[in-house]
Amino acid sequence: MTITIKDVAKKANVSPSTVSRVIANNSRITKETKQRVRDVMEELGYYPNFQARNLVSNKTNTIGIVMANSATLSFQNPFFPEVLRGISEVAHDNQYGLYLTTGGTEQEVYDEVVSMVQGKRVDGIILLYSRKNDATMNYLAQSSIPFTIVGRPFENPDQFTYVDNNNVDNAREAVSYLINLGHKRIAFVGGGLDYIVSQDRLKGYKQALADANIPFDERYFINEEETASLSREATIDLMTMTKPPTAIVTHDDLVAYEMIRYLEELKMTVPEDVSIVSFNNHKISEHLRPPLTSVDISIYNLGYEANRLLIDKINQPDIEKKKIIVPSTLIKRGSCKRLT
Amino acid sequence: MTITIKDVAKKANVSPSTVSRVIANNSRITKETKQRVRDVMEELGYYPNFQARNLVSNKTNTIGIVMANSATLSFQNPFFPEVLRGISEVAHDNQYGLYLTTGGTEQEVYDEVVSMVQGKRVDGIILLYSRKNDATMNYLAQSSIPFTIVGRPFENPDQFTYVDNNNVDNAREAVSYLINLGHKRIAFVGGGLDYIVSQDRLKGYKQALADANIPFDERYFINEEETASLSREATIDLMTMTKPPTAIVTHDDLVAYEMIRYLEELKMTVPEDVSIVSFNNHKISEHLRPPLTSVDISIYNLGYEANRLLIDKINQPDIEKKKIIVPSTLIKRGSCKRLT
DNA sequence: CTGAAAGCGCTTACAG
DNA sequence: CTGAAAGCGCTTACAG
Repeated sequence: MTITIKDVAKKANVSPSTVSRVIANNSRITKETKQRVRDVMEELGYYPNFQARNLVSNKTNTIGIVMANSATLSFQNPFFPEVLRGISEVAHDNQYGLYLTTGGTEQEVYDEVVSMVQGKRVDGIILLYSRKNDATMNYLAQSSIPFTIVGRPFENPDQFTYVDNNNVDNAREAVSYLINLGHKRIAFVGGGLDYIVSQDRLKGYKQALADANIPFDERYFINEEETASLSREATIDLMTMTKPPTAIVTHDDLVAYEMIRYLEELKMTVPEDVSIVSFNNHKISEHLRPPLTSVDISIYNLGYEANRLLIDKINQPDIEKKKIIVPSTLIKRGSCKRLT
Repeated sequence: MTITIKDVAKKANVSPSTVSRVIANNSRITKETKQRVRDVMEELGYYPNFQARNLVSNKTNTIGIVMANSATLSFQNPFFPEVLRGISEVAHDNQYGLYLTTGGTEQEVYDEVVSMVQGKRVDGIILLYSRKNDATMNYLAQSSIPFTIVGRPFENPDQFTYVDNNNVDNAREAVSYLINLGHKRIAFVGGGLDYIVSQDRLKGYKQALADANIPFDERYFINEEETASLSREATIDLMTMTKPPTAIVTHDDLVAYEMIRYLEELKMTVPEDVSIVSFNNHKISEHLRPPLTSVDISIYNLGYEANRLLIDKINQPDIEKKKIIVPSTLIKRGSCKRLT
């Protein structure tokens, strides 16, 4: 019932090998034969069976995409669709398909990755996060499958291929911007410190403070998890200190807006009472009130470059390790005020 | 180098058939043999090759997800990650993987779908949209692959398995709500009319008007495409009419906020000058200003149920066609005002 | 309870 | 330029 290469071969009076070569557009087949075989393929409605082809060629034309913990948080993280958009673009241009992990816990994701690698479901993997002591990443590192990381690896960065922003500089610039506006008490709301991106930004934050001879005060530092949701309590605790911050740096625009809401409960307005700088520059942030000052980290490009690097690596297994730093821009809008 | 079933068989002193049966946990194999084989599998680090297994069993344990036109718009549509989250949950519970289309145009998506179906890359498909005269849907309908649709099909709904909201009622309720607040000139900003969801909502809009004996005025109807972005011009044209609307219904929260911004340029405030009701109830909408009155259509559940139906269909090919209507709720917040 | 054999639908050296 | 044969790593009737 399914049309196979044999059916085509018989009808076109050639051998299955020849049909296979026509599919591969092998140059040793005459134009005439090719045409005849193609006509028959069309006529019978032949489509190659990928499973069979994959099995013998040991190739799948599929990229595996690994999220930190998919089912629960990653899908809610606005980073995800945009990075996927970049990945998808390159995948499509290169005739690759996309395969997603669905695991909800770290262990589940790990098991899925091992099984998709060993089970030959994918030709390469994009790890959408970088975290310290991550079992999945360690597994990939010691396997022979091509993979790229979105984010700087925790250790030995030159032994990995990855894309990243310069997160240290980004945070430093954002904080310096606030300092130049006259702010000295600047709170920092970062993602979980397991993630390298959070560590880097914290470092940049500290650098900017040091540059201006402002001592680091731990009480101004809030460490949020990956969810795009901030605890109301944390905000209130922060702002009801004896010396509350006059400015805040957050790790995502949506978190920033949520915070702005909590500030409102405390009768504080942005930017009049508190200034805010954020990261990710969501499409909608320019339209909202206040329009957010935000660091655009080119999420789309992170995905795009990650997949380009990956496909290069799949095509040329011996290519050297490489990193790409995607540029970021601090977009200044109306959520920051100069202190007088 | 790759460990196959044969290597395990040899080392465990059994035949490959037996190893295969152990993997399938066939009840005819003794406990002792199973244990011995499993020990060897563990020892050698054996993993089943999915391509080989899929080829013979004609099963992939993979669900194909088809977006309207992936690369460009769908990823920017906030609907996407949330519906994917629901799909992913069920996929994971049932040990299915997720395979995404990446095509940018209708034709590309169509070709991808045909190739993934004929090429046996997936066991079933979820169509994330319903559109009239859609070639992809027509192809699926005449193929024998199980598929479900998120959205009511254009024709012969009882010949399809799908999930949907009651979009007619949703729009009717939203509009009636505004009418009850005293609004008579109510604009309707819907998605492209190719999409059934847009048609249904337009119908509900008209019903609500008719219920209140308000004539339908075409000039209050704006037809936007799938992008989560509204043209500034359309808004301005609408609001500079001699008799501009006093209330607006939009098809997505982000579009609503963008509109609110354009209204501001015209010195109009929500809800003081214009009331707005929207759809989708984004997580952030309750935190923004104004907090949006929005119809929560349970996007997660749409994805969840779509995949449940699909997997049922895969497991029982002869199961009857089915539809599931996911309930919606109008969440009343601060973006609407009673007219006095 | 287990094994030998055939076969899933392809690709690719090896011959000619 | 094309074909016959072997093989990719599995599963599953068929025997025993």
